[in-house]
Order: sequence, then structure tokens, then C-alpha cells
Amino acid sequence: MSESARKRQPRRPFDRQLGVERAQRLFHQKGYDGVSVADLTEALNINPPSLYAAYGSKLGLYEHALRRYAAEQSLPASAIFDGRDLGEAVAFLLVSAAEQYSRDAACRGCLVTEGARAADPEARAIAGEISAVMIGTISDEIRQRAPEQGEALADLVITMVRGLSAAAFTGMEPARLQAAAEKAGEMFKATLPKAPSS
Amino acid sequence: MSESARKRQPRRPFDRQLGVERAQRLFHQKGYDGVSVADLTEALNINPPSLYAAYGSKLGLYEHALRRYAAEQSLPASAIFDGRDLGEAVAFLLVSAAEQYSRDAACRGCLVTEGARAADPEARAIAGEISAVMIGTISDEIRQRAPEQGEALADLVITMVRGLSAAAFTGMEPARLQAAAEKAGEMFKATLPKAPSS
DNA sequence: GATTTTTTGTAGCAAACGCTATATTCGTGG
DNA sequence: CCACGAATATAGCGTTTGCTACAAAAAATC
Repeated sequence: MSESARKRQPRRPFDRQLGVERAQRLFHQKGYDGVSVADLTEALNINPPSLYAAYGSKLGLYEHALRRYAAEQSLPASAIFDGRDLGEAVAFLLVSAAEQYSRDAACRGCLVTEGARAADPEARAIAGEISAVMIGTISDEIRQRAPEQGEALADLVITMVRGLSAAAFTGMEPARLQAAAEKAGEMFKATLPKAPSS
Repeated sequence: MSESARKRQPRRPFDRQLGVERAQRLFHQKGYDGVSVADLTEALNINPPSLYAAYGSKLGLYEHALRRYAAEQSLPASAIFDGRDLGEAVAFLLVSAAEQYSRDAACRGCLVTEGARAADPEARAIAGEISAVMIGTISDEIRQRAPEQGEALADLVITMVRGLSAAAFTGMEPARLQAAAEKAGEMFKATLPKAPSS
């Protein structure tokens, strides 16, 4: 009893974590609307009932994939901004985004950002929610360091990041995306005051 | 015979042009994947056979809507760049884009740019094609005036425009979008050489 | 007014969608 | 070795998708 009481694993279940990983890749490649339950069950090598038992629904699996992406792949805003000039930090952020969004040719752009424009309202809502958190983190970091025109500056940086994601998604070559991000970074460094409050 | 030979209009057909206009609005609001043929026939107040007789398919109607949008709503690149400093032209372009993309709260962002990421491959291909033309126009205008780092600069501007469309699409308030575009414009004006070749 | 021509409305096609009821298989505990 | 319980596979649910065959109806020509 003592041993069996901990956890029972009556039968080897399929690897749910690996399933989320594969689903994430599929959603990233084809978008929420472009992936069918049949696609998912084939990619995870399972049957529909297993998918629904494990994740509740296609939407549930999508949310798992989004959260996994946000936890593992989102830009580490605090690490990027910490100990850096505001201009340098923004430049580094943009270059990092460009690099990440074009790293894998099959999974272009930001899964969350691009997911926020799915045709399905529920999928769009979840992606938008997570996107708002990620954006808020970056925005806070910028506004904190530039109290003056912080909001407009933060909105500008975020808009640029969104543009990088969109450009990567539609297939701009990585080298050109990088160059554009670097050029933007240079402009920020040249324009922003060198040493603000912090 | 002389009079009747020109064009026959045997019966008052439904207004195809008005149909494209309404379809354009619908596609702009919900995206290609989010609009069904049933939605379209209801909005145009017709039945499926009429739609297919007039436009061939849902995709055909979508293409008509995209081309109409490109012809009427695309940013007039040559007019914007003509007789203006490169920095001023870019700034004006960005502000114009921000204004247009957030003008109608129900139809956010650029129809073509946002359409280029539909889940349907054929719809994406058509939107991408038209998008490439619009982008090419802007890109040429910039590269022509800044032979040195023209490509990177053009890619940067285009990426920013894409970001404006994406930000508008996901609901950034018009005032903030405008402010971000203006701030970007200021940076361009401050960084770019005042009077290039032309 | 009859005929021709063209569009429309009714009804429904096959396929794909997300999802689930049922039965079976498999590992475990007694 | 048997019964139990969990997770699976088979098969198919109802709905929606984009699209079309058919026939009735309306304008123009003769």
C-alpha cells in the first residue's frame, strides 16, 4: 500500500509533454486555423480520444503550446535591459528578436504574436492575453527607464518587434531581417540620451 | 443591330461592384479564413450560385477585394516621396500608414499585409503577391534616394510599416499608434542625412 | 407575344471540421 | 490467475465547409 499509494500508472500513457512540443511546432508552422485535429493526432501518433483526454480540446492543446513557447522562447526582457544603456538595450532587444524569429526557417516569427490574429475568436483571445503579458514586460522595462516619453517609446519598440515578427513570418531572409534590426538599433542608440536616470 | 451590338444587359444583375465593396469590408474585419461563403452571400444579399457566377469562387471574390483595396487604399508612395527630403518622406509615410490603419475601428491594419498570413495557402499566395508589389514600390523609392545603405533602410521602413499594421490590427489605440509612428519619424529625420542626391 | 438568353432561388452535394460513445486492450493489484 | 481500472483504437456523431445541378423567373430580341 505504501508503495502503490504514491501514483498509479496503470498503463504507459503517451508522452504528453512531447505531444505539446510537437503540437507547438505544428501550430507555429501552419497557425491555429491551418492545423486540424487530424493533423495533430497524426503528428502525435495518437487517436482523437487520447488528445481530448489529455488536453481537453484542440484549443486546450493550443494553449499548452503557447504557454510552453512563452516560458521557453520569449525574449528575456529583464536580462536584456539589465545593466545596459536604454539605447543599447533596445538595440540588443531588436537584434535578439530578429535572430530568434528567423532562426528556424520552418517556424518563422513569434508564435504568440502571430497567433493573436487567428480567425478563431477563442484562440485569438488566448494568444492576445499571453501577448499582452509579454508586451507588458518589455513596455514596463522601457517606461521605467524613460519616464518622459516612455509610453510612445515603448509603443514604438513594440511595434518594431511586431514588424520583425511579421516580416520574418512572411519570409524575409534572415540576413536582411538582421540588417534591418541592426539599423533600427543604431537609430535608437543615436537618438536616445546616452545615460538616463538609471 | 448597331445599337444592340455594343453590350447586352439582359437583366438587371446584382451590383457586382457593390458586392466586392461589401466583401472587402467583411474580409477586412474577419480575415479570409474567418469569412464563410454563407457569410458572404448573406452580406451581399444573394445566393451562392450568383456569387460563383460573378466571381468564380470565394477565392476569386477575395482577389477582387484585395485588388480593389490596393487600387484605392494603398499608400501613394510616389506622391509621398516626391519633392520631400528622404527623412521627411519616411516620417510622412509612417504617419500616413498609422492614420490609415487605424482610421476605421472595424477594419484595422492593412487588408493586404494581414491577408498575407491567412491559413489558406492560395489566399496567402495572392495577398503575398499584391503585398510584394506594394512593398516593392516603397522599397524602390527609398533605395533610389539612398544608394548606400538603401536595402537595409528600405527593409527597416517596411518592417516598421508592417509593425504598424500588426499593432493596429491587434487593437492598439489610434492615438498611441500615431504617437509611435511620429516618434519613429523623428528618429528617421534625425538620423538620415538631410539632403541626399536628389 | 413567343423565343432566347441569362440570372436567380431551391435544394443539396461530397468532404472536412471538431469531437465523442462504445468497446477493446493492456498493465496492475489481489 | 483473475478481476479491476486506466488509456487506447474503432467508428461515427452532428455540423459546417466550399460549391453546384436543376428548374423557375425575368429582361431583351425577333
